[in-house]
Amino acid sequence: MSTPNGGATAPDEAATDAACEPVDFWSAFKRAHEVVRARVIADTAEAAGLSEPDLTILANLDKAGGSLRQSELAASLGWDRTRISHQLTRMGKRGLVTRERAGGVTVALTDSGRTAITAVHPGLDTAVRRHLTDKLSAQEIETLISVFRRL
Amino acid sequence: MSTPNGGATAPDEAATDAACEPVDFWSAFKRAHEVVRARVIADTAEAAGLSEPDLTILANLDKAGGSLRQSELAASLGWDRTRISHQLTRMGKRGLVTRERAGGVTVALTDSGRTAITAVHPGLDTAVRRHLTDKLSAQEIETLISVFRRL
DNA sequence: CTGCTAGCGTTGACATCTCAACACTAAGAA
DNA sequence: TTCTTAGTGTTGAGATGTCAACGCTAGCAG
Repeated sequence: MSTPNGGATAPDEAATDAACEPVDFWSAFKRAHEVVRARVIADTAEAAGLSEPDLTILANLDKAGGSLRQSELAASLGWDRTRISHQLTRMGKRGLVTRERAGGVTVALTDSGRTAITAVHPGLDTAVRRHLTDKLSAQEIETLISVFRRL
Repeated sequence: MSTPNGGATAPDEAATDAACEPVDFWSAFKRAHEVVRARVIADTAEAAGLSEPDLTILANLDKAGGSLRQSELAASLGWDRTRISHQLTRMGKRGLVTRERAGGVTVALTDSGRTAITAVHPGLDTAVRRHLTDKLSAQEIETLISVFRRL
């Protein structure tokens, strides 16, 4: 073997092999993210007839009390101006949000939008627990938080 | 105004606070994935005039010796038939791959495609190290591998 | 008033991803 | 042979994301 794995004979089969190649570790990271994402979305947004970006925006508006400047919304999500504009246009056509000019542009939940996010919100927490945190030990969560913060 | 923020005004300071809410933990996961992804792609695919899906497909073909059945390629990536078909059509138009009917469809690297992936491959490993594994301790990597496998 | 600059948002073009519907091939049953 | 079924690919439409270019508004200098 070109990569020494320490003295152990072979206590942990494939795990160490996968760890040797950074690229494989990265692939595992991507895979894990994708799997959790698909399951959470299936249990929340899709179940309510919303897409993932719909849910993201509605949740942020709700957390902010129901309305935000478009630029603040974009900043809080780390989204591009163009991206938020297109997404809000689509959501406006479906009656989830309204936009009004007031210096900048203020985005607000409609009744329909508020109803949708209120219905989904508790399920979101449940879904994340079921598909992610319930499968991890407290110590693993601590480790991951530390890692995520560093990246 | 209508939303009580507890005592502190800072949104994300205390690790323990973020850990308490599964949804925040999930947000941190998504953010970490996105940050690493953007940096790795910027250092590899974009630097070579390729997109992320281009790179993914070229790397898999290269690892398999230069050609694969379209269905095997899709299976090894966990991609949809439709997705691989559209992507290969676009890549074919740019001269990166060819497709030939032989029972199923066999996808092969062109000279141009092989040149591209050969040029990028070493940089990919370096980029993943720089933006991910170099920032983690050996023990953290062990923990993450264990977690990723479980999900 | 005119012109400049900067911030903010929109638009159009294109790439990507997903879904539903269709086409082709191979294998087996009638 | 003919029909059926399963496996495999393609196509078109719609949703999403990114880039470049443009338009609008506000503030500020001339």
